Amino acid sequence: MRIAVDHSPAILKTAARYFARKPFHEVHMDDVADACGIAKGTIYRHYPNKEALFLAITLDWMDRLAEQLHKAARKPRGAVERLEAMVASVAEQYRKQRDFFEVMQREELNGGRSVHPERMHKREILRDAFAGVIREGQRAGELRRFDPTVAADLLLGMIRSQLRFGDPKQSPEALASRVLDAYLNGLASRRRRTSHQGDARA
Amino acid sequence: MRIAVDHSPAILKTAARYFARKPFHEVHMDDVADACGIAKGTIYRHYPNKEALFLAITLDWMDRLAEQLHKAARKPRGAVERLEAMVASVAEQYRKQRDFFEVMQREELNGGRSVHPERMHKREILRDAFAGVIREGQRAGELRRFDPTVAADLLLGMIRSQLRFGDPKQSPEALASRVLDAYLNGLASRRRRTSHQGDARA
Amino acid sequence: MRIAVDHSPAILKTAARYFARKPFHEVHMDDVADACGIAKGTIYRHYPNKEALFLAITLDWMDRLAEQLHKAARKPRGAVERLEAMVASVAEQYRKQRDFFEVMQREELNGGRSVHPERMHKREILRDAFAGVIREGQRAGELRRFDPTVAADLLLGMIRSQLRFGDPKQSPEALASRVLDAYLNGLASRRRRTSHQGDARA
Amino acid sequence: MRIAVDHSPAILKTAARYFARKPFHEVHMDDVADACGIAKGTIYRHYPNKEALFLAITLDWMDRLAEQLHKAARKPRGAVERLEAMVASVAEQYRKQRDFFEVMQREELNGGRSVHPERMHKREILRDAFAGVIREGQRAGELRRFDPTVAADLLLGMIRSQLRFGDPKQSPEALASRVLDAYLNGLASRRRRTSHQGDARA
DNA sequence: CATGAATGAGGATTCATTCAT
DNA sequence: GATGAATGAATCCTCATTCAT
Repeated sequence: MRIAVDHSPAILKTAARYFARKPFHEVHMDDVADACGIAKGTIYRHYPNKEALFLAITLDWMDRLAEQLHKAARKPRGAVERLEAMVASVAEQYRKQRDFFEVMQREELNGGRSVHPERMHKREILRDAFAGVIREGQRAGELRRFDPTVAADLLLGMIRSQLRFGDPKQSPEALASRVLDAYLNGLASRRRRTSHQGDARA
Repeated sequence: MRIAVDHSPAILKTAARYFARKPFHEVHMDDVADACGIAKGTIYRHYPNKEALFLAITLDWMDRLAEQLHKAARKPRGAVERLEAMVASVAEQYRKQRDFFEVMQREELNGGRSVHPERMHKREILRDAFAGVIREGQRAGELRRFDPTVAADLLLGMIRSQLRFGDPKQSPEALASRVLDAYLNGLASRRRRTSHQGDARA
Repeated sequence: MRIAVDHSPAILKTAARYFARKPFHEVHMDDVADACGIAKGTIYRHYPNKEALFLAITLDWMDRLAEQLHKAARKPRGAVERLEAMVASVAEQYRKQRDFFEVMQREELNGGRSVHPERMHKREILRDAFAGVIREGQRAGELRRFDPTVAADLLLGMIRSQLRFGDPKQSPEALASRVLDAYLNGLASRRRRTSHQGDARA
Repeated sequence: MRIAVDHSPAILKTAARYFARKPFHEVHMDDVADACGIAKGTIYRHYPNKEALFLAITLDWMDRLAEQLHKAARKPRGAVERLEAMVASVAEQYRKQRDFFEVMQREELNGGRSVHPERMHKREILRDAFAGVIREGQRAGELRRFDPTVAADLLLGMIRSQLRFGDPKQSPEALASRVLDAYLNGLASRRRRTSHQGDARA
């Protein structure tokens, strides 16, 4: 019996590199195997098929992101500081694991068909991490009343837009600062707050 | 004599339905042709290949969205009102042309590789439509100073997050109202505006 | 549109030649396609997969045999003559379509698992063709009382054993004559008929 | 010190169960190994490859059958009694070792290509066991003149047909009785013996 | 001797695209 | 222009076999 080397992480990383650069159907298992320096069959010992491999990249990334996020959410005191740390954490994770992020973004596999339940679940965990902090901020009076889940989704949407379309050279901290500025203070000028403010439901 | 019918719109619509529901590589030209009631070869008379068909769906939607958007941007007076009309317009377009929107979201084909130039260009047009109004709002003093392009991206990110993850039953107007509330007023409580405000660059 | 040539018979014939000479898993669709002078994909337009192709060979042969059999059963007057014609017919069909017979014999695909229903049904048709004539022979007093279905199975068993293990050079008629001699007259010597005779149930 | 266990019989038995239920190419060495509770490599220590394993099942069964057969052929006095004992023996063996029988029936591996020599030889041994008794019966006047080899083949054909298609609930003795009734006495009515009788050659 | 992780040749099947009618 | 039968390159996945431990 040969020594069991856990190839999973290497496979995941290599596959992420490929899936991040090409559409699903243009990524070949052969290529991934070659790039990993293992035989094709070995991939199949870890992931039953190409789709599962693709999915695993996503889920793996989400797991790691969730971990980072919880870590970031623990340190600072105020909700605002914690949100800022979390956003920076996401941005940093993105920089470090860009391939994984790209793959996760793609959502190629759940084209419209009701999203993969595990992915869905993990996304909810991420969102809830933000929503939890937002809720605390509201209790502490730092944040105004607004549905925390919606608020979390909005923040994630902002983050995503900056990761994808924002200046790729800005630091995670700068990105976090900029996003939170807009998120917290809004873009209306101070003297002209819209009448919307009252609409929000906690 | 057979009357020449322009199948293009029908093909686009049918194909959108398929691409919206399945990943690119699971959509078969046969299916689309059958669903269109035409022969496979006829599709190839309109689109040189599957990828072009996919892309055409995207571009078509973006064109129509841009048109809607400009219409929406024209009517109201103030920048805020115009933004609200534009967001509602996007949401409505999304409801009415959900398949197209789903396809456009996917970005399956430009997995990382330098995004298709025309798509890129059209997305910029959309963003610039928002950025233009934002810039005007800033000039008029309705909106505070903040890079308009970034601001537009952030707004698009918020819209996207609500379209994908928000309450699917809320009306376009409700969605617009809620998004703009957060976008304009921010989520910090009034008494506790963060120090970020000063960071923004116009 | 190209002219539709029905490739089915050619595919069946070629495939039979291959399946008759090699075990299922050693027959390659490529080989069959090449030998047919058509592309691999064309086979799949006619048969959804290799197993279906294999099965089709069997069913096709059984159909043709049943047809021959009914023809043979029609001409002669007496049951014995008809049986003889039928056996000769089977033997002749075997000679002419040996490949098909070999494939049918193999039963490779229904290894133990409850036999394919259509095959089962067709085999019953063949058996019943014999059983019907046997029953008539019993009514006419030519044949003694014995369960006709069992009697038919026994006759088919004899035929099979001769086709597989008998002298390959003997004519269909000789084979039929020899088999029927044993089948009708039995192998006991005349003076020593066993006590079994009484056991048979019509 | 590990006690060396001879896995051969267990492997053979387990493999037989699999090969009896699925076609050759659907039986996986993994399955057999797992079901045996041993590692795949261990099977290869006993049988050089899958084909050899398959063949071994066949040969093993034939050996055991031949042994039974010779035992059965020894006890009774008359040829007819001995034949009956032998047929019952085959039927019993079939009931007890159905898996092996099924495998042996299949002949999957010698699809047309000149049959495996050892198998061929063993089948001849079986046939000759019957042929020998038949020859004695002819000498003793119990059986009429008829090529003993052909006669043996015919009897085996009848047995096979009953094992495969006959009533699965009838006892080995009942099967033997029924088959031999037909085999010895023939199915023609007594008054109407066909002219075939004269055709047979010893 | 046993093990079972790793291998990778091998083959079934798919499906975008073509083109003769 | 429209058709859809035919194509065959392209790829996923399998699984018998090996061999380091």
